[in-house]
Amino acid sequence: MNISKQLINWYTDNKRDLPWRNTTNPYFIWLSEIILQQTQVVQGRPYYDSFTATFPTVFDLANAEEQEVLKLWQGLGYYSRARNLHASAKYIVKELDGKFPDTFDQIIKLKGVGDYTASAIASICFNQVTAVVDGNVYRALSRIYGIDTPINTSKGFKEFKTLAQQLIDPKQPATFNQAIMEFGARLCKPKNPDCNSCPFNTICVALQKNIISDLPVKLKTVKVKKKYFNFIVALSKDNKTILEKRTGSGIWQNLYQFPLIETDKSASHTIIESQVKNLDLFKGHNITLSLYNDKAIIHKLSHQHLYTKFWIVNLNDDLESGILFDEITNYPVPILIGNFIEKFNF
DNA sequence: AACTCGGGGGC
DNA sequence: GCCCCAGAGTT
Repeated sequence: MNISKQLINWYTDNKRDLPWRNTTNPYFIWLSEIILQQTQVVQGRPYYDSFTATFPTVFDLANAEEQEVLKLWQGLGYYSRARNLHASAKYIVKELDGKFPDTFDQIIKLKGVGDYTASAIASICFNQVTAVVDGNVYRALSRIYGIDTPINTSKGFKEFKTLAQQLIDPKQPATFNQAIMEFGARLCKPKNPDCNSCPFNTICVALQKNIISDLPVKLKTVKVKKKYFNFIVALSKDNKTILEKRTGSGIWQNLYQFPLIETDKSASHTIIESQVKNLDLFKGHNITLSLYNDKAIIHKLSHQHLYTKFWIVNLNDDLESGILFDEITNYPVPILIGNFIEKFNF
């Protein structure tokens, strides 16, 4: 039996019952694929449920405000996915009359959709023979075939894409694609793969050579930068605080945060106090500054470690601008801010 | 080709 | 502490 058939057989016996596996509606499949980019099923699943419930059709998503979409995305990370999702929904409604594109070449034109996602949608929804290459595929194929080409190079991508395209069952591309991914996620795991029950344990090159833990090969990890964030939490007599929208490039684009003072090292009370008093926000107000968390919260992102302190600014009067405490949960915020808001309990 | 973009979980 | 996750966009 060939590898494709064996993968599909394994999948038939071992697949999880997941909500997006009970539909071929391209809108739902698209939602699931965007949500699952760089995201494990257990983390993404509740977001899939809330998005399909809140936006049952592409028209509902297109008609929403971006802030509402970001709020629903809050906590999932990689927020450009949510912004691109929303922009593409508008494009589908306005330019395509609400009809989802039905070929790989048209699907990949959507913002936020690359080779992987276009291949997944084209195969699952439209039966196109387009092989997916994701982290699971890299891992499974690199081990079974003993391929040590680095996966995060264009050469590596082409090599694995070509191999996957050769393996895919042209009669059931959707099942094959989901089978190889499920196989990578559940059996051929990064750590402690279940080789004992693997259907390929007699042919797996990596297993025979005892180099399972060396594959797949990935080139150099990026080094992590430290940043020092000081968030200024204003508290006014009329129960208001200040949130600002993050603009420009960088992390958390279009999400909200307390006014931020970034320093090049851990800042003292004196330093922050002098900078806070210079903020236009507090001109003409008497303020009292106090530190909320003496020990910095270390918020770890893939490429940054954020050493974070929250500073409380008590005002002895009202704020003309600012938002009411009761409205604070309407705003999409990074989980770092969200955790503070929850704990502070405005 | 290298860098940027989140947050959670396994070990 | 390091690596990975149903990757894509920008430089």
